[in-house]
Amino acid sequence: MDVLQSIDTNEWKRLPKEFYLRPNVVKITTDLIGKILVTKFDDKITAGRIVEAEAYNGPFDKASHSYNNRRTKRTEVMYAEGGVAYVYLCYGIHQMFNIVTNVADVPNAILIRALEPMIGIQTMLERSNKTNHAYDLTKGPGNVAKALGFHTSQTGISLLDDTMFIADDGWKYGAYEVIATTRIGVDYAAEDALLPYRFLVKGNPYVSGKKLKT
DNA sequence: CCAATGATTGCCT
DNA sequence: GGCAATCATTGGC
Repeated sequence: MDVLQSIDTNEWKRLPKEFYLRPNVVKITTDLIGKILVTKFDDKITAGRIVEAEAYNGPFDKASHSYNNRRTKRTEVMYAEGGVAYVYLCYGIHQMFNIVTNVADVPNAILIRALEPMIGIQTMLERSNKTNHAYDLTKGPGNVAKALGFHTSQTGISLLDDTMFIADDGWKYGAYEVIATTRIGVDYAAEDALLPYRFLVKGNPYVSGKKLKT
């Protein structure tokens, strides 16, 4: 039973374009913790509160696909004006959903790593080929994208679109609930692997990195 | 053209 | 803890 089904999504304010155009991708990442990621694909709404995300500071960040302004067919979308999706395939298996930020030609992005499901859990389960709601439903970037229905073909779509956007319902985590750590899986980035660009809600069971059941 | 590999996950021992 | 899956992208030749 979806106990949160009575949520009134009309109370949610869609984040405006200016939110994404700001210059500091790390600040934007912290602001995204507690916001709600929403998709409406195939007439099915799914939504979850963002509880973990990582900043990728484009040109100056060895962990970023756009380090040193590297420009390829795949990274081209990172150079778009902020507020669009960057979805890419990782390990040939997993879709990774990112948010492009900053003004045009400054290739910053934010990887969404974990959500707390709020709406459409049944749809998330079907997309994920799972039968029971466990914390791993939206734990880790690959699982987030799978549950919300993201695909690489959606790269470049605006986050002010009706099919995918981020909303603010007024919820805010306390200052001491959100902590910064180093990012996951970026050991190749030398000294930049040590940057505290991963933000998460301390103790939230959907945050990646620990194996929990039920 | 072609070999190497990854912003990961889940299954196996 | 170890490691296989699986393929688009990347960069070197």
